[in-house]
Amino acid sequence: MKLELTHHQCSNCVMGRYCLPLGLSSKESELIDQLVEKKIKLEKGEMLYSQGQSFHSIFSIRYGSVKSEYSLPDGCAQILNFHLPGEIIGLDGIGKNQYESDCTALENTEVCVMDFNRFEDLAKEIPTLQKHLHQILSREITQDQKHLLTLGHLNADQKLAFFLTNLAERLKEREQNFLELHLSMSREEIGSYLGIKIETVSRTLSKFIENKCIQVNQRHIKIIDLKKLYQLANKDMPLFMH
Amino acid sequence: MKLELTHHQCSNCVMGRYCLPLGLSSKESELIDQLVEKKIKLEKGEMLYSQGQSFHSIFSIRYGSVKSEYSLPDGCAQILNFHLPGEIIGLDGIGKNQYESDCTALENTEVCVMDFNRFEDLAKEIPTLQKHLHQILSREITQDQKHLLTLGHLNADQKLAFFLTNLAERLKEREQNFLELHLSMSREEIGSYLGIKIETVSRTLSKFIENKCIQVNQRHIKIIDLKKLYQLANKDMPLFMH
DNA sequence: CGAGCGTTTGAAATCGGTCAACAGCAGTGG
DNA sequence: CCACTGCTGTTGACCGATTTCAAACGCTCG
Repeated sequence: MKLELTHHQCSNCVMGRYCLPLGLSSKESELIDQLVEKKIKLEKGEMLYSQGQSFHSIFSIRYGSVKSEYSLPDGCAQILNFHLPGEIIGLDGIGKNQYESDCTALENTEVCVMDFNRFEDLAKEIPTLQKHLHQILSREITQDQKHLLTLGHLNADQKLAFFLTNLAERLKEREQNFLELHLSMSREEIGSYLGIKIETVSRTLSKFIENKCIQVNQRHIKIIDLKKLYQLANKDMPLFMH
Repeated sequence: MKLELTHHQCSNCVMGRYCLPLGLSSKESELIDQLVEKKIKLEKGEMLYSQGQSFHSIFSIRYGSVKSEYSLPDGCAQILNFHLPGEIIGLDGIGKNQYESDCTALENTEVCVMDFNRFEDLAKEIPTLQKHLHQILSREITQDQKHLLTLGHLNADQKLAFFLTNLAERLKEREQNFLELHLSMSREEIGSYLGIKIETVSRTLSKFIENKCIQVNQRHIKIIDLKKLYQLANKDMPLFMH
């Protein structure tokens, strides 16, 4: 874990448009530039924070990816989400002033560190930022709600289709090639996220290959038939994915 | 759905200590009393809001209980949560300015209606309220995260034990008898919440009765062996439950 | 009292889990 | 360059928990 003090400017950051609100005045932009006082570089497998640790900061991902995970005392663990660049993490720490999940890098990753008290203070001054924070928190809730339906009511095929289409959508939002997925997580981790076993992940992917939905080469997945994946997941394909 | 305009005072409300922050100055209390401009009475089965409806308000429950539910176009639906008096609902509407779930009364229920824009404005002025809002949002996230682990990694016994202990904890927080549960939801709804079928709910409850964990009389459940339920759910019993 | 709903119970079917063997690839060291 | 090891992922065969299907029970209410 490499710490780096910065005079980083969010107003000039390429990721800024994902993690911060648009339409700030130049004065507001200046204030926001004080938000990130340091950045952290993580190697694959390194933890950013863990359950029970006291909460001070939220983070935004600059590059790389992380998983967040919730565990019971007996070791049973559920992967809650995989996070991509631009996404804000650590929000579950606000409620009780301590993180309620573990967060681990899936590859070499860099995150911006934002002191949450300072964030709250700024939010009082900048209505756009306040609104933005509330939206981020609320969207985290709706994300989790969709995930709940996936775990509670879908079968293995539908779960995998949900996972793949969800990832594709998030890449599309980032204007990346959303039909070529380069997974940073293992089959084990996909399984934990979806509440199925690694063997089932593997078998289901093989089935998708047979059905000509995808091509798989290790952790590289090429989506051949996006429409069929959406049908499998019982989801309407969003307009922006056409 | 009966609407009622009110000059209701949160500062005098018995539920206030659950849905609002403590330690407000008298001036702040006055401001907060303007938050609730109306209340809504719902009969069993009536909807408070539904997926796609445009978002203006969040609600706090005065008495009764509701379920929130997320559905796919094909009708497949997951119950996300059951909400008790004092809890704030409608937060998933903030993210996209429209509710992302359906909310339905499980019994005769009354809710306070709070305009969210006004709430945000007040939050700018009253730091305690701002902090409180963030905590409510964050706790909703951690709630969902625990639910995710339940759906993804626990078996039917553990799921039911999670449900029962969770309910008991929330009654305890409200200083109610937490060993006598009077369920307002059907077996069907419990099953949807836990991602299992109604028959499995029934069978598992019967198993608990045999093991002398609980006594069941229709929708009344008496907890006999709380400790065993916690063991089943792999949870440590919180100190305040002893 | 009978209709209708919600719930319980039993038997059979099924999906995904478990166990086990093996394949593929990367890294190590002779 | 080729064993050797270790890790990840794939595939097969079998097993078991939960679902599905079916029947019966027991409230509630007109």
